[in-house]
Amino acid sequence: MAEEGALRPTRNRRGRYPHGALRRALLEEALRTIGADGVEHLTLRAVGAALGVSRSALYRHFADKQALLAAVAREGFRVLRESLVDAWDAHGHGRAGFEAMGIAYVHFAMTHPSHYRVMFGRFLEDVSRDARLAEEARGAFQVLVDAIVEQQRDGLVRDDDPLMMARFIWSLVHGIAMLEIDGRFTGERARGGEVSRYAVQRIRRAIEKER
Amino acid sequence: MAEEGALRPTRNRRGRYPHGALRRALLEEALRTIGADGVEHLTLRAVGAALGVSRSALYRHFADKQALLAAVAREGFRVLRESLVDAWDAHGHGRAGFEAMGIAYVHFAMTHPSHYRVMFGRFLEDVSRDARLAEEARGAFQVLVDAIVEQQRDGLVRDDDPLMMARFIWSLVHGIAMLEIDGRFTGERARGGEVSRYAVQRIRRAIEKER
DNA sequence: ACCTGAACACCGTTCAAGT
DNA sequence: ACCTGAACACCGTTCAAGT
Repeated sequence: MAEEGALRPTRNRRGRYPHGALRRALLEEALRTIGADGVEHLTLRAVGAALGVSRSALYRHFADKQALLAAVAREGFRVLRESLVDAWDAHGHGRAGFEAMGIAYVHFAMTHPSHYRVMFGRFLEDVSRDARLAEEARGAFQVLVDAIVEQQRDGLVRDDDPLMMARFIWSLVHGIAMLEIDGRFTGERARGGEVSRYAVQRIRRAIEKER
Repeated sequence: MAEEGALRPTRNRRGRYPHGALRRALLEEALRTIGADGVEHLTLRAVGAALGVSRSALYRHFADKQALLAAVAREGFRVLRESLVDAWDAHGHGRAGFEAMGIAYVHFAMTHPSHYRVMFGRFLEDVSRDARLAEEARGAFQVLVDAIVEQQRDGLVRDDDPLMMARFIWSLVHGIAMLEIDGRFTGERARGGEVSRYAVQRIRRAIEKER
């Protein structure tokens, strides 16, 4: 059920995890629990127990529960950014690339709901506490801004403030993603995938340069 | 700091709240705490203490903490629905009314962040547990669908599936609302109000009937 | 009918102690 | 260096008892 398949590291004969392996194992067990029970039910005790480790062993690798969640979110923003860049590049930039980015964003949320909820679900008290997390989040947003600027340069989209346009697009894909993974789209044709495909068509018209 | 100003009911001379008054007071104190400290820090003990009441007095009026939060959310959806209908009517329906609805949606979230977070923040384990809550949520969404159908009838917007179009618009305003109240829009011109005004302009073009 | 106060089964976090 | 186990200060919820 883990979102990323990974081998669980085994303990060595002294009953210890090799250097850094427990940290990785804690992260993956947290992700697994979040996926199964929700972030709100994540307990450090259960994470420790699942790995056969004391409940305070975690504090060797993370300052506290917030730091564990911040690590989950940071990893999420990194994977999201890579997904966006991949979609943009794989479709040769331009209009097709931009539309693929929109689809990829919602697809990331649907395939990594545990990551996505921690990234945006207000479980992190203070995002700015972890500088590297803030940097990863900024980086993912920048991919969107850069794609808009490039399209403006090529005359494909309107010459509005690229930051404003990026916030507009981000709001849309974020809204679809959140409503989808929270099961808010009901009915037969309610899948977030369909909504995002419809949205991409409409957005094309909303931002294209008028001639 | 309460979102809705209201007089706190006083206890009578037997040290009791009059019928129903404690329920109302609990709701308002919960809202106040959520606004000040966030939903994640809401504790029933603190709510009781603030009202000078035992921590288990609450269980006379709410089945549990979830039921208290569900009541907050239900009230939120009711006020949201009223705000949308008011905006739609006050601007004479049509395009102006629809745009006013979009602005009103984001404005509701910005002026009632505590309500909004409980409504959409995943603190309610199971929305369908409270039938009246599900009904209020459905009612608010229906206002949007009805407005789209009316505009289609008048030839103002495209003849796409109105449910799909409603989900598209809802995702956008929900995304703006969430990112805004979570402080995710940074920078000088970052206010959710500005993003929603920009969005309304772009959406007009996205959904208008092509001639 | 409404509220109290003690009790229960949980939390995250700390810290002296072990290897 | 890494982990344990007891302890601390919190939670939500239950329930017998009071008025």
